[in-house]
Amino acid sequence: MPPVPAYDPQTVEARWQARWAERHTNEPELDHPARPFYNLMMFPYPSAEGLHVGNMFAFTGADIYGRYKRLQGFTVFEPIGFDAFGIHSENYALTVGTHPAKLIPKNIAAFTKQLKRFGGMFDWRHQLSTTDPAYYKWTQWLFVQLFKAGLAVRKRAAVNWCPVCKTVLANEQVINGYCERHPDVKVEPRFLEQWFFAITKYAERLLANLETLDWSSSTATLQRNWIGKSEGAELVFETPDGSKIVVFTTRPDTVFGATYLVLAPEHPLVERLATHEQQTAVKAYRREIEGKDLVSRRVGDKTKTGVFLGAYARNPATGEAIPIWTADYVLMEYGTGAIMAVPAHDKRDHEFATAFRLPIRQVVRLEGESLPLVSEEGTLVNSGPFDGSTCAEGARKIVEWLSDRGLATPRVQFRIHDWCISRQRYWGPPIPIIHCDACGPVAVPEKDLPVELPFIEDFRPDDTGVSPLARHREWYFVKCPQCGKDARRETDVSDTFLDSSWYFLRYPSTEFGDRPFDAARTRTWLPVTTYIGGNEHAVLHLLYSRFVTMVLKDLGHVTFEEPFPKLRAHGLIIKDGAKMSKSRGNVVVPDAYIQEWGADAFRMYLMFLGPFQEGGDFRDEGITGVRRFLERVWTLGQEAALTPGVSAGKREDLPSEVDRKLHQTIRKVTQDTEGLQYNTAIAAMMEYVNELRNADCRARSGVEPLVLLLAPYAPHLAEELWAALGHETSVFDARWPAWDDARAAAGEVEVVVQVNGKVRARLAVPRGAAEADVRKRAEGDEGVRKFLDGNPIRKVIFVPDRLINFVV
RNA sequence: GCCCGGGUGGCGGAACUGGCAGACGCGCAGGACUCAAAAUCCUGUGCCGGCAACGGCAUGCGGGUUCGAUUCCCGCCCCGGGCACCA
Repeated sequence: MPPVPAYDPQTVEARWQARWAERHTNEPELDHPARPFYNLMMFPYPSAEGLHVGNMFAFTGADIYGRYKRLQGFTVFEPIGFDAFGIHSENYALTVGTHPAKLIPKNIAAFTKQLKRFGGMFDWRHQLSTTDPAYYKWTQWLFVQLFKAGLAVRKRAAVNWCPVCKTVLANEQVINGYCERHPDVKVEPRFLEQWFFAITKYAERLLANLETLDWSSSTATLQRNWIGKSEGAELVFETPDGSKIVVFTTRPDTVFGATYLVLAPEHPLVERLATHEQQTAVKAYRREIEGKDLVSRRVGDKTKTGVFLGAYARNPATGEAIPIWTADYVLMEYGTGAIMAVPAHDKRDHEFATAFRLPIRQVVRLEGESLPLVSEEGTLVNSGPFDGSTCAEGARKIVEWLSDRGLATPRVQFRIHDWCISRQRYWGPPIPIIHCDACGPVAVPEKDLPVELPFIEDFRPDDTGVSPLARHREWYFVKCPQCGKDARRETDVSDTFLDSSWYFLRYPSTEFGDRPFDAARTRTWLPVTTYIGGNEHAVLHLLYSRFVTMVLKDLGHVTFEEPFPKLRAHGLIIKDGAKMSKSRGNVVVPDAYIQEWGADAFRMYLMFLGPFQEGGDFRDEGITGVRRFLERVWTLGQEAALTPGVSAGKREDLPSEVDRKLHQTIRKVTQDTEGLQYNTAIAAMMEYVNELRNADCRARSGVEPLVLLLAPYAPHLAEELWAALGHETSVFDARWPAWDDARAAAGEVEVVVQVNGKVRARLAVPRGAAEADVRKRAEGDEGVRKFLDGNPIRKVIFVPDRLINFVV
């Protein structure tokens, strides 16, 4: 036999990447696929640093799944693109002093190279970038559809303003009230007119549909909590001057314990209700709160502050007059901006009442606790006719009782807010609106889309709080498309999350310039078959995409309302026990590893270091194991190809242990790959390789299935061996091997013999052996007899093919 | 504070539905090959005691259920993530 050529991943991988491109291997037939499978992964933001290990981990896991599905006979569409607009790119451009319009194409080119090098099964015909006018034309179109449907509305809202950056910050960029880039600069609130999408109108549906989706439960839970549904009631507290203070509560059962009311400082009734003597104090307090930035009011110091208004309202249950306060622990944007305080059973109310010496009245009794805080178990006390009721039935009865007098209404409240899509920034798609003094905000006519982002050399945001686009005069001043009078363009750009809320709809239709997504293509390919991504997008991206899809369904543009029926979340790669970050200096750059070990080894190492859905710890040494494994597979494959019987196309029967192990391996790898349990699938392949080597087996019928099982994981190596074994076409046009349970079953099994639950012997018995036979042999065993010690056997537990336990 | 995960050898991690804890890999030790080293191959490797056969102890901690618990129940501790004056 001639010597086996050395395994040189660089050569092998370059060869197959070139062939895949030449032969259009990864470009599926999109118009009439027999079994379409849309394999989606979350597209990256093309940073200047290049693709990082986290991206690579996610993409490898998703790519393995796509390749596996293709081997099962599906027509797999696996597209990729770039989420290239947004504040990250813009800030980076500001730091390095290069215009993002120049920076982004460079980054995309670098990313493309890396994505090709790692061996993803991407259909490059359908790549996209959100910064491409041919793409964002339709992002703007989407805005127009929402605007026309009344789902895009303009509201005044507070934003975080950094006086040094001279710009609006996202909430994530504010750290405990300070700018993330200027740790000694306090963020200030500013009030601006902004565009909001009415996602709250869809809250109930977004929540209810979660039950119908096949999603990783962690992701669904995050989203459910974010939507935050609370059921309760609105209760009315009347004041002597006839004002009605409406509060929202989830615990109407505790109304007898409401000893005071609190209004948010911004509540419209605060100033009206405050008595003459208290006006000064109340106004001072409101000014103080207004000066606080949005973030520190929420997450900063939680010491309770507040001011008494001097006024009183009537508790609808007890009829007594209770004092009205204003305090910033009550938020205007949740519920009605007013609460009834039940200090006996709510921690915050209790702190406040203690600080300001307000009365505390217990109305719920719970075994073993003196003052049960927000407890739903327990019974009512000091609650008049409702004493003795459980909290649940008390709540129902009290709401009923009060609603007869018009003082209570059942009510559902959501935590989720409308989606603010305005960004007072440069690097994004301009919001396609024209402001006309006569007509108000008018949508740019669809024929005039896209509203191209003009090139502005100095795109730095300034102190005005107005987007840099306002400085481009020729662009800014336009005629109203409705009445033709002088008008101005909207100068804000839209949120990056709008770009990414519909990209999966665009992929199959990228070649159509005259429509966002082609009806036939969309019918064929959507919804997405499987979406794989990280939980960092569990809420915003996934929620917005679901919302946008629902709206498109309601407007008749698509026929489904959930874009991702099946979603799997992958874990996080950490290094030395900590998240990778530039500041920690533990970022792993994949390129060097791929250069040294090859893409196949790197892919497999990433998948082998831990469970895909949980992530794992990246260690440099670990990769040697998979590389050794690939070397062994290489040698096995090459030797098999050179074996005369194999090269003549002969199929021979395998030794029985090898045959059994083969069928066990096919079963295990199939099931584990299907369940994204790649680490154990790889372990199973390693065991099989050990078996082949121990048995000195190079038979085609033993080696060929291994090449197929390995193909999704190490696609280049598999192609090379497949070709060496005499196949003309791509291994990915072959079929995934099938297993036979009967052949996977061992002829003999080992049964454990226990005495009082401790293992005392092992017996090899025929599969399916009867209890009587096993017992007889076990009792005859010398080691077992020693522990039975002549004692009578009180009980025998027998688990077929597994164990027999004697209780003495 | 609330809601999710998780805690298993020196390390990354396995373990079906309550049935042999530690698969697979790394590392380490010994051996083969080599002038030598690397690579490769073989053997061993949870901890304690013992030359050994073997025995004891072990899945964060404390209880419980069970013939039998990493797995189920109760009460804690620690780590990671999310939400956070949400009434």
